[in-house]
Amino acid sequence: MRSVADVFRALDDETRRLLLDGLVARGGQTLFELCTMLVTRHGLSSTRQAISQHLGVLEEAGLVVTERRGRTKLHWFRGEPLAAITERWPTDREDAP
Amino acid sequence: MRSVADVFRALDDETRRLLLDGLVARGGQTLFELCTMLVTRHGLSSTRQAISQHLGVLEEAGLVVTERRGRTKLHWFRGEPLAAITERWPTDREDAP
DNA sequence: ACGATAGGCAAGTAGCTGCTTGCCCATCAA
DNA sequence: TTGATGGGCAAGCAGCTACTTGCCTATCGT
Repeated sequence: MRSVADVFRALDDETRRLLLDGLVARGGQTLFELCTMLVTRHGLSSTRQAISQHLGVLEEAGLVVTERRGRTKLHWFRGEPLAAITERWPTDREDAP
Repeated sequence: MRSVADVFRALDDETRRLLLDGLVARGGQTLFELCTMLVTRHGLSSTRQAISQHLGVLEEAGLVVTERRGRTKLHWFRGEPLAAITERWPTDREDAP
């Protein structure tokens, strides 16, 4: 549905945030590449299916776009939905006394 | 603790997002003022304790600062923790083909 | 054709989350 | 002082979420 709530929910998970970091660093990675990245760089040992579900959440939120190429699936970061956050509230506001 | 995860978790709730909206529109509101705002403007009928817990989550994340004044407690929005989000990922990125 | 690789689907489970409920304390007005 | 107002604390419950497990489909190399 790619609503606003989906974006916030997708960001509320450290594994998903690390996946976004990895895709920003290098786009077009496959599921297995992202899995090994999480293991080697961040020490978390999750199942392939867990990561696949995380990527599904990110894709539903519009933060990740994919493309099937043969038997692999490539993933790219997409930052446009983040604008809904950055434009909603000011980042510097201090009315408090 | 005011960690990064707390900020993302605080934002992953529509009621809390509406509370931030209300505090951006007018700072220094009390708990009851925020409760009536949620009811009249957005139609959600939550308990006072529910809203209090939401404000507690926002305060732990550093997105809301408070000050006790007599028997009332005033709340202000604080956008500085949002910088951790806006600076982490680019908002316009399109490597995908 | 055969096996191996890359990924998907669905059900089940443990833990967290939002909400309610009930009771409590502090402050202000009469 | 008494009552009313504004808010806090803690336990309990229902629903969601992340994760695992098991099985399945499709593509590539040989």
